Amino acid sequence: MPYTVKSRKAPTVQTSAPRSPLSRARVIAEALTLADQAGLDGLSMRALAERLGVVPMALYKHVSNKEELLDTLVDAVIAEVAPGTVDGGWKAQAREQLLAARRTMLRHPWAWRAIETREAPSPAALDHMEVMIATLRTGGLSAPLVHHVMHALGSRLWGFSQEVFATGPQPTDPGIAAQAMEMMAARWPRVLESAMSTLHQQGSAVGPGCDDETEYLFAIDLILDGAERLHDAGWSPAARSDGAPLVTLQ
Amino acid sequence: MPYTVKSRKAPTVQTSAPRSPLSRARVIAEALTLADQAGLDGLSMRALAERLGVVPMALYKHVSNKEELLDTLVDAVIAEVAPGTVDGGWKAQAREQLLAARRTMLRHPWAWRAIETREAPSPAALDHMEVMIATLRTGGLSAPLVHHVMHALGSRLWGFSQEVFATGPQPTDPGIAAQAMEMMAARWPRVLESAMSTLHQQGSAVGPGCDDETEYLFAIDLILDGAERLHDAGWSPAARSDGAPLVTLQ
DNA sequence: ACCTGAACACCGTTCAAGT
DNA sequence: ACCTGAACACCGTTCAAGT
Repeated sequence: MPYTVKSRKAPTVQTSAPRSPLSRARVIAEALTLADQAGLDGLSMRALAERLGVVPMALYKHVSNKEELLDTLVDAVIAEVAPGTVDGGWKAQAREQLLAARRTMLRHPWAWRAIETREAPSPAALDHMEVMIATLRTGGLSAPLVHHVMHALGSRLWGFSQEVFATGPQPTDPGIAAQAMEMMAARWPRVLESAMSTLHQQGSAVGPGCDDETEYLFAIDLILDGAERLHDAGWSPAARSDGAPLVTLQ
Repeated sequence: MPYTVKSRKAPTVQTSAPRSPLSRARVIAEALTLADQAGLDGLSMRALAERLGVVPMALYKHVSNKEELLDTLVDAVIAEVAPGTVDGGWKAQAREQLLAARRTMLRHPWAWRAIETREAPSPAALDHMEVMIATLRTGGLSAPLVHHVMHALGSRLWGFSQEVFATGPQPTDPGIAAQAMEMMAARWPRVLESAMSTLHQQGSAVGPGCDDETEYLFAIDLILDGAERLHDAGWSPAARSDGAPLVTLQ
């Protein structure tokens, strides 16, 4: 028995399989499920070691440090993205690829924070970009236009739109909600109007009737549609002399 | 002398003014300059306390905890955004407001990471949104359209576009760069082509000739232009029954 | 009443000592 | 040769003791 559990807490139930020797693959796999269960903050080297029934230092045999572990996890998550093939031209295909990334990210809600802090694209990330760029080029868009559109897509490439603010729990007491609404109506009337503007007709409750997914799709479509329009109009990269808009055609 | 410096390190030169009593304003101000100098990771309660010549616990008199301190710092930074008034209609005005946010964010490079982790918009954030929404509504855009466009803008509202990957230092050795390029050309040819596509003509070096600012401007313009086009075509929010695109007009 | 030293419960990582 | 206990240099925060 190469490893012994050394923990002050009562030893928990053994993890499924009989104790196999620690390996890089086992470290990565356990880190992934730990992150899925406990979030990125719950993923500490010490917690991970304990789950593997190992002293923290043992991890450093298989992973050079925590940053490298995160690099590997991000690569693994992006590699999960599995877009289908759809009819409807390059825009529909690009849309499917973006939605496939979103499906993956919904399975690993912690991943966006890890992705954001990476310093270089992993192989799986480059693969994903390669497919996306190829799709846009297939539509006939020029390389510079594609380059800009990729930047405009930003984090949506990886399946998440950088939410303006993490939407916390809303007040359930209608009295409090009404009071908050009055305050907002007085000081930020436009914000309130905008937030309320997509309420579903049949909805009785307060709160936006517009889910994250609708916003995600709208942003994708706005950008892809804008790209198509520029391409159709024969857009090419302009020398940036003044502060003139970059996409408006004169 | 109400506070005494208690530090194992040799006491450093006194900060400018003679020791004034600790106050919330002084804590906030010092936290801001510490973040500007040392980044978000350098901003710890302990480091902040030492700069103020105070024991860490003294901070908790003026700030309830670190999260509340970060809330306050984010509010202060967003409050710095000072857009000018420009001619050229609502799109030009919106553009100026976005660029003003960007100017502020370039002064406080740590801020984006703090903003991203906030759970609710601060008063200054709501003020900024209010002004932005009002500008878009002035252009005649409907409330639901504005709502979607705000989401499409995402983090650009706060002056940063979620960069795909933090661009680390590039290899300076031309041999290494060439070798890396060959590898990329073999495995990710489209990515390489896209990255190279905006190279300036006169540039002899490798690396994109396209700065962050150009990408930022392009994304803004793509989104604002798309919004104007939808508005001109009489766009209104569609019932989302199937998976059809949300912005394409039939 | 006000302030603070020591402590608690954590981090990631190093390194010498043990088997 | 392999593994690990103890330690280092940090965190944010609590709390009882000191003035």
